[in-house]
Amino acid sequence: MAVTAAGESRVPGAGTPDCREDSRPLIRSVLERIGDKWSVSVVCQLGESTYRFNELRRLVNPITQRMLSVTLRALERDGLVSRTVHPTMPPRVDYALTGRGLSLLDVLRDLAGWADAHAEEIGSSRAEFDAQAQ
Amino acid sequence: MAVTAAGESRVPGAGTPDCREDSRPLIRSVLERIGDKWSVSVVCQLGESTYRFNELRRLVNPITQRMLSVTLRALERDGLVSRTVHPTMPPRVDYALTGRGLSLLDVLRDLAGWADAHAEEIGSSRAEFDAQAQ
DNA sequence: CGGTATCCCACATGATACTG
DNA sequence: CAGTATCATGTGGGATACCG
Repeated sequence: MAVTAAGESRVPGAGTPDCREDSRPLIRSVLERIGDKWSVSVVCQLGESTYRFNELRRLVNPITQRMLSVTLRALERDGLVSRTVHPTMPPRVDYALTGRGLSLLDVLRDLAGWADAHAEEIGSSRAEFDAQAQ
Repeated sequence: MAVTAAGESRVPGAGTPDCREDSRPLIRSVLERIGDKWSVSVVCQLGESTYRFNELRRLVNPITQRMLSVTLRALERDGLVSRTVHPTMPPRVDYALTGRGLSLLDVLRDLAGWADAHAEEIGSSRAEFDAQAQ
């Protein structure tokens, strides 16, 4: 659904976000969430399936217990990931993407698309720049 | 143009980036470029027009001379921004987005779109989460 | 199993001063 | 004007140990 929530808080006449002063804080706020070292990997992994804490820990690169905990909590706080505790013994905790988390996955796919399309030329630019500067 | 450069380096059958293990480093590499404190603001501002160094400095929030210099150099290294020196006295240096920089602007607009669509509900989620945890 | 608490360091950014 | 050099600092994240 493409329903715009709370449209009245926007500038009248503003349709698509335009990257002018108005949108920059918004963009920054996304990047402050997913721009850290582990959020992307965790969200992408949860895009595959629901996982328990230590399953995730094994699947996501060499993430430390602490950073997985911190990252999951931040994502849960923003409603991107749900945390379900099964009060069994031993405890079982399942993490999954919410609908909002799934919508973020689409954005990440766009980022991946841009990166994929430009990775090689960016590599060339860097090599040339570094050679120039020596 | 949607031409895929160097398609042979990709996994056969891989069409759209999928956020599985393959794409995560790519996404991370974009975020390492634009996930810093100032790149988004600088790129967005250059989306408006070409600017001289001190024009940019005045237009981009309270960025320091040093960070503008560092940010511009990183963007130039990746071929996202062009730097043109006019050997006059006093010197004049113009910064502009390249075509590649403009294509990045599209991605940023998508990010802004997602953020705009979810900012309010994310705010609610955070408030609820923080209240719960106290 | 699923975490939290502590300590520590590298690095990103800021402040300030200086230069061609 | 358009930077660079130097120093100071806050914080993200790793290592390690402990807990219910």
